Amino acid sequence: MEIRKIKGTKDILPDETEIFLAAEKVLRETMIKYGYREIRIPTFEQTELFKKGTGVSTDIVTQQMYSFTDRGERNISLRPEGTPSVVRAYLENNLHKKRLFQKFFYYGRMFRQESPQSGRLREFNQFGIESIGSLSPQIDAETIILGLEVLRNIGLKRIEIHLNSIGCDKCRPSYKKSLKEYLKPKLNILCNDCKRRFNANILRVLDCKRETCRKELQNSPVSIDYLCDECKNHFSKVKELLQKSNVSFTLNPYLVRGLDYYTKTVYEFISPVLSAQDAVGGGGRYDRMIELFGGPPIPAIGFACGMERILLAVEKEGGEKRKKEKLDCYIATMDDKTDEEGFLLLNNLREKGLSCEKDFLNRSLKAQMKDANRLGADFVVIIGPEEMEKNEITIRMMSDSSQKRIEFSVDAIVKEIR
RNA sequence: GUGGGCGUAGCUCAAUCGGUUAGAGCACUGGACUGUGGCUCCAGAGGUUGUGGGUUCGAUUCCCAUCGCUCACCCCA
Repeated sequence: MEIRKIKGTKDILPDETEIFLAAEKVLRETMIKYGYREIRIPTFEQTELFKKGTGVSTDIVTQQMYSFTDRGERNISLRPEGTPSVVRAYLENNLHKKRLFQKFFYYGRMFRQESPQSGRLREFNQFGIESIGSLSPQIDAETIILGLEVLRNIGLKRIEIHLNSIGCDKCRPSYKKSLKEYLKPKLNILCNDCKRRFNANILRVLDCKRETCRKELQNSPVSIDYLCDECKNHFSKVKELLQKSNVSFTLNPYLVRGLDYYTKTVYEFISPVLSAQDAVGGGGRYDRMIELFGGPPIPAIGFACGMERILLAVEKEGGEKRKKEKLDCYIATMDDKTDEEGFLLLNNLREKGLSCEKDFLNRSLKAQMKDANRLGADFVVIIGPEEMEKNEITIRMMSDSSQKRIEFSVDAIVKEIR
């Protein structure tokens, strides 16, 4: 086999597909329960959308997008995340003129050209929500509570919530300024990456994982001390609502998300059982994006979760194995003539709604029985020459090995199985 | 892009200091049971040891290159 899958992509084989399907069903049900409605957005968009939405200073846009020029000389990118598309669709379809407040969720594949490692692929599945139109701290709390419930419903037991507020356009500049002043004299102690971040996006220095850098950050100014009154009140209300809703969280002043558009509340859902890539989901407010896209000043908040990471964490927690699909009936045959009868019966039983299978390799009866067992068949219908002569079949109940001869008719067989 | 680890049967893994025919479990096929699954026993099939080169009397083992996978940094879901 010389053609192999592309690095960072994954074949999801039937056993695993069933796990995905189960999780997808659960997450849709949960979203709908909270009043979110599914939106399906294109897999690729104009590159410009992500430059503007996700942000030109992010790693995603500068180095991770699958971008190409199509035959019409248009610059196109496979979506690296969902939020800019949802906002685009929201404005392009004039949804903001229909209702003041709307809630969406999406589910689908995202693409980012990064080095793959545990919990990180180049093509991966994300689901996310976007709650557009309300500045209420209740919505911040709702999204966090919803995220927590979705993750739990999918089967995650241990989830930690990290919470922070990074302020708004009014208060963040003064915070950045004092952080800069604090770090400037320490610049030569910091790692090379942090030196780069110091100029590119100083907030990112905060979540450097190097011991030496962390040490220097111990007494650094934190964003919550610099919040303006509006942001401060908003954040305390969010915290209060979560506490009153019995949602425990950790305040993490070093939580700075890598996307440009966040304002006020930011958070991450973290699984303690995962290794380096331990955030199964993350999100926050992006109150300026809709205006940035040419719409009215409408606030919004949302999060995104990575399916593969969640399922990895569920597995590591020792989550329950899904039980395999049952087969109602397996048809075993003996020679050419009975085999053809078997094929016709197969179709007739399926028409009656039964899941049904037979052998297509002319295998021995013994092999067919083994196959039936492997497939988890409840019943085996055996058609042999002896049965054919009397216009009968043998029906065997696999659970207790009992079997009997009955009339060879679809109705009689269906009656036995039901 | 940088660094570490690993490539042996379908899968999970052995193989002593470099030693002659590369093994085991599971899975698979057949038989014991000639028209009957699971349990047991017996037998069988299955390998370019990732690929190419080098060292050596001899390489799965050592060296080089290359491809692939994986983990970590960066960043994110």
